Amino acid sequence: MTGETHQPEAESASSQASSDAQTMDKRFDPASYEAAWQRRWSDANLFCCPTTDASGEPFCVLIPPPNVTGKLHMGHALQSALQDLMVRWRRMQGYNALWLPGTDHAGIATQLMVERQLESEGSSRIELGREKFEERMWEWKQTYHSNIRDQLERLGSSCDWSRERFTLDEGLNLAVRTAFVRMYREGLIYRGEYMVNWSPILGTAISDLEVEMKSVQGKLYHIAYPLEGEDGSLVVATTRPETMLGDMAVAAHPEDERYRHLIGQNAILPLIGRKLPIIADEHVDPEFGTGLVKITPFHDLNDYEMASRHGIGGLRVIDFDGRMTSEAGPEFEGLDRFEARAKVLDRLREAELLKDVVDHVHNVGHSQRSGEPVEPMVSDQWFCNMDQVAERALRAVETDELELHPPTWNKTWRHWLENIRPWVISRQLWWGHRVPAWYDPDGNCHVAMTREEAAELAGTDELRQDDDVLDTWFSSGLWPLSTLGWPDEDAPDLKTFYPTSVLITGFDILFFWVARMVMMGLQFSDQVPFRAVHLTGLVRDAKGEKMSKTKGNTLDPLELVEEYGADAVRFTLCALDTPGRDIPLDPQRMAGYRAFGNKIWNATRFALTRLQEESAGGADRGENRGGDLEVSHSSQLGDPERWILSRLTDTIETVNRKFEDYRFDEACGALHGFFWHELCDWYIELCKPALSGDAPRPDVEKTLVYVLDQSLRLLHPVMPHLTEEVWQRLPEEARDTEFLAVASYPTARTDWRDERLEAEFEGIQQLVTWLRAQRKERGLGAKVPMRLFLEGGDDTHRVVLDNAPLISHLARLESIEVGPGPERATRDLIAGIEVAAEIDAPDEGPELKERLRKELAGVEKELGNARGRLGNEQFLSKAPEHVVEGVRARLAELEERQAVLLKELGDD
RNA sequence: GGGCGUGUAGCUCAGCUUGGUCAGAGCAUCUGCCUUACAAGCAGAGGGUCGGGGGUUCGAGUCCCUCCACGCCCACCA
Repeated sequence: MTGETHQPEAESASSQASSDAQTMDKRFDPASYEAAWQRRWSDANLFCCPTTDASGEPFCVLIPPPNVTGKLHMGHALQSALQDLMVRWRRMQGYNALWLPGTDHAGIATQLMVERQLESEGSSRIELGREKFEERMWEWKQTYHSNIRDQLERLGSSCDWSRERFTLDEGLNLAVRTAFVRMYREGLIYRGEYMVNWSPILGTAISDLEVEMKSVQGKLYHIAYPLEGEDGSLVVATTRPETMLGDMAVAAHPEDERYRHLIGQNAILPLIGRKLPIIADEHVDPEFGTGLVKITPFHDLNDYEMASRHGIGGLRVIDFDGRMTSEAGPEFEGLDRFEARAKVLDRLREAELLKDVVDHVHNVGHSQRSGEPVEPMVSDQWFCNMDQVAERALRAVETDELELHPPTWNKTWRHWLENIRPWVISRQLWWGHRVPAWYDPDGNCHVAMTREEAAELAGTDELRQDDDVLDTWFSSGLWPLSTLGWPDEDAPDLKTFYPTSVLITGFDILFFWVARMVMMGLQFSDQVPFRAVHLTGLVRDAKGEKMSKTKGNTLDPLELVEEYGADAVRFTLCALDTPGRDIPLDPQRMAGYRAFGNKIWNATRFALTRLQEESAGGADRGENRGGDLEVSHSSQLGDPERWILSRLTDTIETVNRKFEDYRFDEACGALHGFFWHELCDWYIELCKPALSGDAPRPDVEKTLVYVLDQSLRLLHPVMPHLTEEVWQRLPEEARDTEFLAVASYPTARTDWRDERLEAEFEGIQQLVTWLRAQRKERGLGAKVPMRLFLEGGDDTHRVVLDNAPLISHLARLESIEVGPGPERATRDLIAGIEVAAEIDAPDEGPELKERLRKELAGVEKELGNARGRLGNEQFLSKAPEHVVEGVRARLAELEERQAVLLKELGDD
């Protein structure tokens, strides 16, 4: 708890302001309070959402469940930071905001990890048997799921852990079975023998999405197939000679004159001697190779389709382990597919049938998970047809029922859904949801919710359940439904939170997961599962390189948390999240945001110290602080106060708008810029005289506390720990809730915005900067005396004169006077005010002259430009009035500036 | 073979949807400061013909065309 490091006073949020301030350590140390707040929030149950008697509109984010394969990576950290930002922001706005956490069993990936573990123990899954193996899997899951929870908590994630789910838990299983059975009964899920991608290493079928095409330098082999009953032969071209052992035909294009006369005849398969019909098919490209294709129906998708069209069957010559079968002939049986290739080529050479070998670059599908070339195989699998619902998913995006952010993904979405093919959902693994299908002794298949139900259907108890499990993405696809209580249509969570508000995830699983959730959602609820998807980029290293374990450039979120604090990690990730762009993560940048935390810490410390001094002076004005500032906002406040409140208003407006637009980067930029460069650099500096003077200035105090309070609220969704820690120390009157985490989020009071005052202040800032530069450019210290003269007409002086003491303070002036300054003073035109500064100094250095000359050149160039435009009839007649006016004003300004510069330079 | 994206200060990137105070931020660099909130700081400064070319327009990082260079996704020429 906070108390552990900051003593009991801080423990109680309602302790006296003065003692709070005293406990504020000079050192900014996130590690001293982050874990404590995570515990306090959790103990206070702040993030558990009521379903019934909830006040506030529902807002719901479901976590993309991390795989229970290991620890979280930077991508998870990024997504968690963004999700937490959204949820905390909405929660503070009064929404009944739910962030539902969970993990994914990640079938193949996790099974591989555990198998590897077994291997290191000298065991194997086969040795253990299915039941024991599953026990091991669950142990593994237990460990890793709690690791993940710890990690999410250390990032400050405000999840409702009472609702935590796992893709293999009972509720999910019920959902999976329900979905499967319903889709089976609608004919959308079916079993059959079709060509699938097979991974020999994994020993399972995999879906199209799990296949990665790689460009491979291979060879194109030209092989002669003798013709039956006559001399001569046909030459076919292939990249996979070993598959010829399973050839059933040879095909040519029907229009190809070279081979037309041979259609209907037979060729003889070398090495085997099988008769192969010569067929004609449009699919064959006469331009490629020899214009003849050997047809291996069971080991190539194209061949399979062509063979089907011609009623030709197939032979399995490669087995599920990647070795040749007995069908390949005794000479090849048992050989690995690549060994077989070499041997086939040897034999062909011996028979002088290998006519040519040419280099050939082609694309080969590889198993994404295990890396080896995929083997196209005809196999008995379960499939899911999503054609119809894909169309609805497509429409959902087109009608904006579902928004993709950034919308550049719309086209990709369309393309994928328009070309969707049946999805192989069965996997020959042990870790996953078992297919709810049972076989009776006659081999009949019965799909049912339970074994009992299947027995009823089958009329016998002698049933064997299907050995296969379902693709992980089948259960993750049901995540939005199942986590909220489906298939119970009346589940309170489902009624309250479905459809959820927004999904934040990486673009890399747009099809794997997002599209499938949308389709499943539409299939079973007639609604999209979320209103919007914010797709993040990939987290890369500082140089923009992809992070990978082999490259050794990965960053561990928790190590970063230790070094920079969770808030700095979060801020960095949010600030870099530009839509449609990858995220180059530079630790230097993170150090910059830790410094920002330090800034916030110290700004608060400053304010509290001053208040404390005031109180110590005997004034008991506690109840004036913080409270109802709006009442006295208008004219009683000084310019600096109204200025910072105007800037605050603008910032509040911007941040809320940017959050709504998923522009977290710009929201963070606005927060950073406001707090550091407006509040700290200017307002706090402007406050100092008022806060240290003899005369009490409750309006200044109040404003400072108010702006701090509002800033901390604004920042809380991004930097929850720091803001909570610091906010708890504000005077009690400024706090209306026990925790900042559930305090109200600022809303902009547009009537506080004063753009005219802001413009005037910009003038003051320019003037102060100019004055500082005068000393600097002469190489003088800040203590060298300097006097300012305002030389132009008096109207322009108002804001300067009104704030003369402050300007003097900031620029360290001895005096500000109206009227002409001494001859030797240096002159300029700042924000339309003619000013002269007199400094006790030797002549200005040559660099100054140089700079002035350079500036003059720039001014004259721009002058020419402006005059040119104003002399252009077309411009005058076609450009809108305000633009022309703008140029005129600019011209006048430039002319004055030119005069000033010439005068300054003319002294030589 | 299609589709998408990127190219703006030394570095990493905003800005481009709705053309005219957008040429910006952070970091880095240079100079001077321990000015009692913060040296994880303060103050000041330098630095870019917005990838090349063409077009539309009174006016273009901003719209159109084209070229070049990277990156990604999808795709059953064996």
